[in-house]
Amino acid sequence: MVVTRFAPSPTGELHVGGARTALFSWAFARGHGGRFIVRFEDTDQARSSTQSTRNILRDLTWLGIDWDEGPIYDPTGEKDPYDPANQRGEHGPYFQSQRLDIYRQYVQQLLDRGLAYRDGEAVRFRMDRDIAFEDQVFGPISVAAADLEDFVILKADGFPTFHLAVVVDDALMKVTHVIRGQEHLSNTPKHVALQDALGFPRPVYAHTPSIMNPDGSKMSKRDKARTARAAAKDKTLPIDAAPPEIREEIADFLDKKNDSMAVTQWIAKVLDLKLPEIDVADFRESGYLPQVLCNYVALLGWNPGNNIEKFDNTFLAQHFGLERVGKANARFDRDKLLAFNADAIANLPVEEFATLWIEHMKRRGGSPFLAKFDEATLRALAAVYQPRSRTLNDPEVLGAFFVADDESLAYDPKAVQKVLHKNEKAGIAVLGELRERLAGCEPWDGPTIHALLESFAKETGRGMGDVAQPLRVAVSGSTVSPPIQDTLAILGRNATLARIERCIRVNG
RNA sequence: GGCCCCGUCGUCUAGUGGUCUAGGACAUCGCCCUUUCACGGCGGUAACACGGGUUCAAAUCCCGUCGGGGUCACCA
Repeated sequence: MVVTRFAPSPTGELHVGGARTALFSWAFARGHGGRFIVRFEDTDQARSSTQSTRNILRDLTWLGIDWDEGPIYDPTGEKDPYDPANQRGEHGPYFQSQRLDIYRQYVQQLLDRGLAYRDGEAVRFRMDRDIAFEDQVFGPISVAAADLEDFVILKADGFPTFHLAVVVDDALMKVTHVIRGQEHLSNTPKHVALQDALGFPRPVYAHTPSIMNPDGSKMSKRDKARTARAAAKDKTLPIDAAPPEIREEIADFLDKKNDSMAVTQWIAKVLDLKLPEIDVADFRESGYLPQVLCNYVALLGWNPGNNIEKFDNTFLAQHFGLERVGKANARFDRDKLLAFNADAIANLPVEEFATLWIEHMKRRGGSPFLAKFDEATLRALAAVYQPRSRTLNDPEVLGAFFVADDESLAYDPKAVQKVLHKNEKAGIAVLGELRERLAGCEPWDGPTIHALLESFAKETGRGMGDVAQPLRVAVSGSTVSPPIQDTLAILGRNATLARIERCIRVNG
């Protein structure tokens, strides 16, 4: 029976790299009819937090990754994941901080057999042999004893180090395949040595290459701080207006002395800065679909062959194999992710896209769209913006003019010049002629408006462009909008007429 | 720096000695469609890091160089 696990340390948000590791581990277990475990390596007392634990569980769930053993995710946030009652599985508890007694037994055993020794309050394991093992991705790996040092397995605070805990837990939880990031490749000899000393079977190891930024640097949470710092460089920040609790950190932050997330977010907010997406939560906020993130991230270092690129988690589970995992690091290409997201959005049933969009706005804490339009209008907007959206944030951005105030809409000077003023203000003339007709248009819906516009164009010897463009500028302020009849239908008769009046008044 | 690992279009990759005049996707460029935008359709540009071998034959095997990454913590 195949058993895999994802074992994050709860010290922050779930990173895309971690998401990929989790996804591969999950897919491998599911594809082999095995079990998948989520376990938390919280042996770093200072940095671990319950909030981080909850967020990681939330993000795994959002991605569509489910687990057979581990803490149960509670969306309400009321249940304490550390409570054994809120954990599922026969090999728990699933927090290393709750397994201290177990680790101590093994440390004692190693001590008794002379394979480890005390070093102050800590305990070190003796590394005195050459180590060789087979990695499913990288092939045979061997390290000479001379290149290995005795390492700490029990810290002075009584907690085991990651090395000891990971080996003991994987053995006790009957893990057969360890799929993890490449950064652990050079730790593996230590783990193998420990397994041999303790008489544990060696799991199959598979290390995945890293995910890098487009410039080749490592993709890390620090990139957000770096971006904020760079943007703040030659700007004056309203430090006095910053929340009191972060005010003192700001100077140090700008001085590269800390990478405070709170300061980073504050700078992004006051500078209206877009931070790079690094964590799974960032991608959710930016309006990416979970299945697309999974799809894209799986493609970084793995592919099913045969030129298939678009697939869901079910397909991944059926086809994923360690043989096809690449060895080279991959750069994260947001353009391709965006293209995949746009494609997935375009292929969604309209109602589903509408629902996703509305929920997305609600989750992000509201939107002028939610305040201004009723459900039916929101759904009409969704239908119109679905083919134009690459993310769930796009409708609000592209359709910002819909929620503008009728009396303060801004006009793009170039659009006014080109569409309204050219040819002795032909565009303004069109608006004037159309005003009456539109006022009498009945009913006020897309097809009727379209028919009206078409016959108007024909009667007056104009092309559709001659009539649609002036209207577009009048109601949106620019030359870009969804098809004009849809735009007007959604906007409503009153707003349409008001905007036409004002446009003639202001630009005529 | 020591040790380990990696190196095909700008990016992700297919490719496991001959089927490679190197395929796909994203990006990019051009054309078409068109009431704008987006979509869509068609077409183009673009890669085997470099240098030596091995072989009848190398992107595919070997060596070296260069470039990149990881790791050297009582963090994971």
